[in-house]
Amino acid sequence: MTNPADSIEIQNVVASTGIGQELDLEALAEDLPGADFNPDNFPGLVYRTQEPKAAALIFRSGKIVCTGAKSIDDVHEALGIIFEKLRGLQIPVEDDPEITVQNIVSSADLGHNLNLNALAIGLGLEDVEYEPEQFPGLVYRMDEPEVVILLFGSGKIVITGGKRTDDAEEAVEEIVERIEGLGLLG
Amino acid sequence: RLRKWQERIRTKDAGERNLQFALSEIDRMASALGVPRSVREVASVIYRRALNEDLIRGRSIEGVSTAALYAACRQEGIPRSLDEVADVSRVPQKEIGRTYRYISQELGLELKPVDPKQFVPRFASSLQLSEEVQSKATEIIDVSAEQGLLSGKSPTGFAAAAIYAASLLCNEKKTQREVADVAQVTEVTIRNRYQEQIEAMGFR
DNA sequence: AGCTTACTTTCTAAAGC
DNA sequence: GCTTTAAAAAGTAAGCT
Repeated sequence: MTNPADSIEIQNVVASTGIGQELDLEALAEDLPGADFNPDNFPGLVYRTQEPKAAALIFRSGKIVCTGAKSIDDVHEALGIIFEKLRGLQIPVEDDPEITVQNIVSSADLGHNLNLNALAIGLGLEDVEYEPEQFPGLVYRMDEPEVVILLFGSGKIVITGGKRTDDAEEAVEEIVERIEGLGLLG
Repeated sequence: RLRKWQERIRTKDAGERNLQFALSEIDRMASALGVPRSVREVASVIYRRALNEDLIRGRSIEGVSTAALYAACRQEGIPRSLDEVADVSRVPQKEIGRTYRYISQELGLELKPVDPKQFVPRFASSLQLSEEVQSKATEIIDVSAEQGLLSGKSPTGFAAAAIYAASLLCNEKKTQREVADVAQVTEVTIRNRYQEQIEAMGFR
């Protein structure tokens, strides 16, 4: 009845870009309200946007990492806000900096409880990490699409490591097929 | 040429010294944990395999030694929890777990998830509980695991709750605190697992 | 006993130690 | 390998009332 693929929700998108201009982060930390810069801890300056909610790591080289956004559109919107803030500070920013999606984290629900012990053996101990003493999720590394899936006893799952929007859907279809093939899905 | 020769000797000596150190550490930790000599030998074999496969690079000798011992206990069916192993190691628990996962993967150990039942004899005897309590606890684990309650749960917490429940059922009551201490889990965990287990057993 | 906060796991880029 | 950022899953833990 309910298709697990329809339950997929993107939870986080990580992307990288660059403005093609070196930056003085000390000065930027002064001019950018709300910026966190602790060079002793980490070389990047942290800047958070409220709408859409995201966090950007801005480096001296001008390269930027954006994380925390709920969609690829939000990544572009958040980075657009940051580019405008920098331009407002008289910092030259390329016209349309290339934005590369590096990782998409999604969640989904298979709709049935899972016997993780049986699943660990069925999927193959060589491709699985399941150490409930350390973490309640079973870690499954899938080859195609190349993603990592965390499976929980509730049937809820997390798909991470993919770069394309389609990866999560393909991964859910593939894992459902494999679990059904083992006779381990409800 | 002479320098190269000396360096080889030095490297060889260092390698042997490191191996000796690793094996003596395995022995020391194994004694502290009270595991049989056979398990120490399995741990030594795992360590030597890791050494031959060049898995020590980028990791501490102590970390690999501890992870090898942890793996050996599991392989021999008398597991120690990561907490227990960390108590006798100078390597933090997090690193032991991470190193175990790595050597386990690289050496293809393919160890099955730890069975909570394997903790029952050791925990129960250190609480001086009878054979009757042990078999009751084992039964509780089997029944509740079969009903799907084990997925994602810590094997030590699961075993601890079953032992607590069995001690009540057999009129040899131990407090949650006493069981929690030997299993190194909190009373909250025992309480939570206990509630699910007695329901699965059809009690309450 | 509960509630809150926080840590465990997975992923990924960035610059530098 | 580490440092930082974000996010979900569920279990465990610690602190406070």
